[in-house]
Amino acid sequence: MAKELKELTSREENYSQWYNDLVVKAGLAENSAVRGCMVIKPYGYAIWEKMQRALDDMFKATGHVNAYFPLLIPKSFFSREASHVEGFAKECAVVTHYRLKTSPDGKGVVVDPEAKLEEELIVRPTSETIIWATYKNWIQSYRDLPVLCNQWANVVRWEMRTRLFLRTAEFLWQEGHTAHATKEEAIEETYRMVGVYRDFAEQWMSVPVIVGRKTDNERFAGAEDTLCIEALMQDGKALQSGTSHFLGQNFSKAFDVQFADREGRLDYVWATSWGVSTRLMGALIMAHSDNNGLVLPPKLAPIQVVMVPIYKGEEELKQIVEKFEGIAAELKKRGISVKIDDRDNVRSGFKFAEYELKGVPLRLAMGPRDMQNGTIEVARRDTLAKETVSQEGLAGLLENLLVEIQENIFAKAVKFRREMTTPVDTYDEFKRVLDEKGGFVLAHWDGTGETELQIKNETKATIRCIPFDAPEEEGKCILTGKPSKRRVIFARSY
RNA sequence: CGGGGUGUAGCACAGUUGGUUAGCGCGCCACGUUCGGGACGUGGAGGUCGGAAGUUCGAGUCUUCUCACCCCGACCA
Repeated sequence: MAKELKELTSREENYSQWYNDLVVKAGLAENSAVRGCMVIKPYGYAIWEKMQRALDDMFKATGHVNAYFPLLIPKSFFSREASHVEGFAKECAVVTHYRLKTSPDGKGVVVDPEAKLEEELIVRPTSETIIWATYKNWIQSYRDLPVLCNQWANVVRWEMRTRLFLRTAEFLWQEGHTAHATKEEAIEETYRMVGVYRDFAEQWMSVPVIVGRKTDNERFAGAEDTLCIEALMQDGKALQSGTSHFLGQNFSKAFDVQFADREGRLDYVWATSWGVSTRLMGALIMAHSDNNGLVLPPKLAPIQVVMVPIYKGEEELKQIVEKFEGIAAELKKRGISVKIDDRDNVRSGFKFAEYELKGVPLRLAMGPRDMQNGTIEVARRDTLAKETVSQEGLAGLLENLLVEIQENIFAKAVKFRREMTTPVDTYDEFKRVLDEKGGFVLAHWDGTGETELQIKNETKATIRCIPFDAPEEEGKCILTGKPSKRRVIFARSY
């Protein structure tokens, strides 16, 4: 039945509100009764499933396999790797008891104090510890290496402030955890996987990303090196969209995972971990949407082509829907997902607005006029352009249009990022650009954590990454004036 | 966890200095008229006013406590 559609908050007026409205009204997700957790609705989940499938194929193509590890991790596991403890000591959900009983007053249930666990269990905030405890049993010899596992799972981090998709207490993700015989091989894997993420973001999501290395301050707790992809949202804030960590021998040492090499010598294995989460949904939404609603890249759109009949009376509807079914069959043969909307309780104008809100890339409309002329109206979501075309050769035209839309929204995002990337040479200019324009700011930095922190405290901007493709360039740190060899990317971020 | 705000039907809200049977719009259901960009008419269903305690002859309204959510910070993918 017809859903209520209301005007979205304007993007310019209140970006957070607009984003929140959009997520809820487009039917992607909503807040749940559980603090900080969200319900992902079928339409949102369909997009996530498409992302999962594409990523999973890419992981398989790079030699990885899927596995699954426990949700609950003994507390002591977190004490093993010192720097990891620092990063994850806080904000975790902790299981302390294993039984409920009927409340003494007869109303509802209470935790049975008798059922206190001897050792608390932590709901995984990430799985390095449980996985390395497991790998210890899997790895004895160089012949057991490499181990290239990925896990699709949910994790929980008790975040203070949550936002749909961007930061929820529980979120879905994949985490790859690999073990290697040599440092070189592990480093190579770290780079390979950040490359996979870049390809996925750019080719599937149409979101251009900067690939680079995190600074010491921003690095993952327990990693020697953190590589990342950083995307720019339309409000000028950055979003860390994926990370790939070189873990060195930190976890193998903490969990005592040694292997015998060809000569029989024992050594600790080298590790990586990498992940992307449902946060990518947030990136997708914020990168392309406009005040009419979502704009989905065709490759991830659950419905790629929607067909809306324009009719008077049942007989006319029947004729148009029949015609639609013929077109739909042809599109499906080409692997295009189609929906025919023959609801008769809402009018066509309502449907147009609804599918725009949901970001369906192509919309077809056909009425009596078209039936007579052998034409059909094609509307594209990215440009909102409408065109009446012949029904002849329609399938081919649409197939090409889908490709064009995928490329066009990528090009649009690239253009936006180019315009929102500003090189600056002084601290005053740096602060002015952040306040007045936002976006990525390219500036020289002396390479110290203290400088980075001071800039963060004074401006709320952090170094998103040291880009791989940054050219060598002599310069002076914007804060301290000390020499610098290349510019790094600063931005305010989510 | 600090500061601010909001809780009344599925959604968005009104509800006067406390005063009968708690209201409007959208949505929903039925019927009819409509249908090339968010239709209209008539009729109908739907509420322990976030929860608990208190003040009072009487609480949606006042007091206290509590819970949830939203916005802005600090923390984070």
